[in-house]
Amino acid sequence: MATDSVARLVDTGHRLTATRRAVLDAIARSPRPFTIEELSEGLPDIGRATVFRTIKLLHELDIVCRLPLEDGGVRYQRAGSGEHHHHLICGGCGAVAEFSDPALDDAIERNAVAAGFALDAHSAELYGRCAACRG
Amino acid sequence: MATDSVARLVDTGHRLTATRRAVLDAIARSPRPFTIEELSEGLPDIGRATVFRTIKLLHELDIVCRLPLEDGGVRYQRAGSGEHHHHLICGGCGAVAEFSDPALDDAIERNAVAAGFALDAHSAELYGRCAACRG
DNA sequence: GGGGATGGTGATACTTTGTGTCAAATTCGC
DNA sequence: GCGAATTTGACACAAAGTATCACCATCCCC
Repeated sequence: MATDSVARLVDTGHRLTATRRAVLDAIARSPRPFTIEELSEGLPDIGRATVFRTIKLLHELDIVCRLPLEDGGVRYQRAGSGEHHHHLICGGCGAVAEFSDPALDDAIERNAVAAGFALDAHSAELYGRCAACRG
Repeated sequence: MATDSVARLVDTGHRLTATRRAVLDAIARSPRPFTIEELSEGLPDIGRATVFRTIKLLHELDIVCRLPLEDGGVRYQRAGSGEHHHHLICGGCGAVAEFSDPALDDAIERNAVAAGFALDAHSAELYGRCAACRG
């Protein structure tokens, strides 16, 4: 179940409850990005609102990441690392590859500065077809 | 009202109706990015569903662009040009600056290739504070 | 200019995704 | 084990958007 996720929860002053364990477990077992609805179906003893709250919390702690899809939908996924990264999302199979690239972040920062903005955050999502789906 | 928007509508085989004129007009008059709800309030004789449909159409035609906000909300804005671009969104006043940067697009393309993806589309949104809001 | 096929509209109901509330249950530090 | 504080589940609600369907407007052809 990812001991470091547990540690991160506790270290930030949150309680480690049976419910949260169950959610973390379900996430760890999920081979693909999931919707809240899917996750909730797999956890019939846990209230839907609680699943939403828990994912929101895990997202704030960078334990899961939010994937905005091309069609406007949203899926979630266990974060590979706690580090800043971006996503490549396959429109065929839904697979997600994470990457980070200082050159990309630099380009973003440079544009913000050029426009006189103080940058707080940014998002970058790439949509395409993975190698397997191009076959 | 932006004659080229009208032209783009007609050229793509859509009809120029009084309703669409009214929506285009309202958009042209809007000094800031707007929500569908706000737009709809300003057009009381037009059904809410129609406003959604119209904005969806205008978005497909690149006449308006969709702004995903940091908090998960969405606003829309008349597209400055029909060209590919990215957004800088001010969390203070809601102002939006558009920019395009081949270096950024290159970095994105390079990462897709490196991961074996054929890129279809991408999005990049920058969130921060504009010069005026930093005081 | 007068149909008529096609496409657009409005009303309404519904779906999806997510939040607010509150009493009951659980956790953690002692 | 006890009590304060947090978490939970159920439920109602909200926001954003879609489906349906009867009616209406537009455009094209004559």
